[in-house]
Amino acid sequence: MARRTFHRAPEAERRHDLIEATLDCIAEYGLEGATVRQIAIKAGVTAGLIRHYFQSKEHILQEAYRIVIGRLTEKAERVTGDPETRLRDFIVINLTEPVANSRSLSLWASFISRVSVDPELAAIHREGYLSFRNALESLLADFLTERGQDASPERCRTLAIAINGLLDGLWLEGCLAGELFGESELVEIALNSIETLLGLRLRPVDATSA
Amino acid sequence: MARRTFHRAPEAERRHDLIEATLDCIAEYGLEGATVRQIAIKAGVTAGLIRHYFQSKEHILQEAYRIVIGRLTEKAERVTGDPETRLRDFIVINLTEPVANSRSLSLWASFISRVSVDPELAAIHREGYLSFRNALESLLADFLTERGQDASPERCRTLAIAINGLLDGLWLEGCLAGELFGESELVEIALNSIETLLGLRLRPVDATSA
DNA sequence: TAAGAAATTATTCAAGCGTATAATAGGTCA
DNA sequence: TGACCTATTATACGCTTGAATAATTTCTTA
Repeated sequence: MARRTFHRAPEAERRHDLIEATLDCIAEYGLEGATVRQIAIKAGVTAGLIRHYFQSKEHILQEAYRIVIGRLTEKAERVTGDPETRLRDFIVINLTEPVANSRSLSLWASFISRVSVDPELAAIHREGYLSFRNALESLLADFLTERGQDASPERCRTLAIAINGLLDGLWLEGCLAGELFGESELVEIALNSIETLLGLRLRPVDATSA
Repeated sequence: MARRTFHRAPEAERRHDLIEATLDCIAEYGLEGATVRQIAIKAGVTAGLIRHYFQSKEHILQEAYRIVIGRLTEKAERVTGDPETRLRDFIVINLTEPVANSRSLSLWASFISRVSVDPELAAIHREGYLSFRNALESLLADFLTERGQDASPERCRTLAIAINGLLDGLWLEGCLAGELFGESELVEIALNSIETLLGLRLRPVDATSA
């Protein structure tokens, strides 16, 4: 019996593919469905290779969680432009594809459910959460300052907690039951609610500039 | 070798104990740790008994999810008193023990992560979500009406979506990182934010009546 | 108190798990 | 081209899994 032929991939590429395959498995079959063998099949390699790149299954899961958090937060944390644009984009990005969809949620929930079991995952989570909230807090500070409003640390902290909660909650609702809401309904609700919380109106979006 | 002695329990009691044991296992070790054998150990019986009461492992998980959702929503949905009191209690209940703690979150996330895999779980979730949001929507309608404000269906729907999101998000934050917040800080943020969203102040809590 | 129903334990099974190790093939460079 | 390194495949091991079935004990009731 001939062995199957294969191609030697650069380490970075192989690791990336294996992590991607892991995420696919989790999203499709849940954490329990993400077995070493399933991941290998999905990645088009044999199971042994996974242990060649990752010390254990726990390690590949931890790496995978870092990727998931990164994708959930990186775009929103890299908004550019004036304070108002940055704030608006931050909101919109978090409530539309590719951040808001059922795959993201299913990956996120899978890992969150293990945060209380695996301290390493808990650390990864904590870091992501604080970095996200800090980004939001400084967006708010800039925006309030620009509009000449109270931008004290206490107010920014409180607003960031509330708005972060609102965004998380609407993200959840959208991911879990997107079809219950109209096209961009959640984004509009978020923008209106946040305007109300801040006591400021954002200027209407210029449709021609999109 | 003598067999272990045992006691025959009424069906309802046994089923309850088995589900309780299942939840303990999930909270402690995650979904993967909730094996038939672990559940049996936790319940103080042998593994075979589980199959005597539940058709399969999937079935016991579904029953367990119903219980979890019930506990997360039943108290809030049963508030009594005038509209304002009911609304306030609804908010407070959802952000304090026993609804808000890390065990609840870990159970909730475990099941949510399977919603996209198991259609039966998805149905259970959908039902719980809609019932919760409807409860909130009618609380809002009553409160707005009492205060003589616009209580149109559209406004109530929008407000319910936003406030539901806010509560979910703050619940999440509290469960995942309760120690980052001061005593009852999240409750206060929620109450203040919701007052702002509604454009109405709730009357201060009468401390002596508690 | 004896018999019968069924709740519970005990045992077994095949399949799948994560991991370890040995064999082999692909790519690089002298 | 040929030798070498190592990425990759292949195979095996011991355990655990959910499930099925057989054996036994408890409890009710006549």
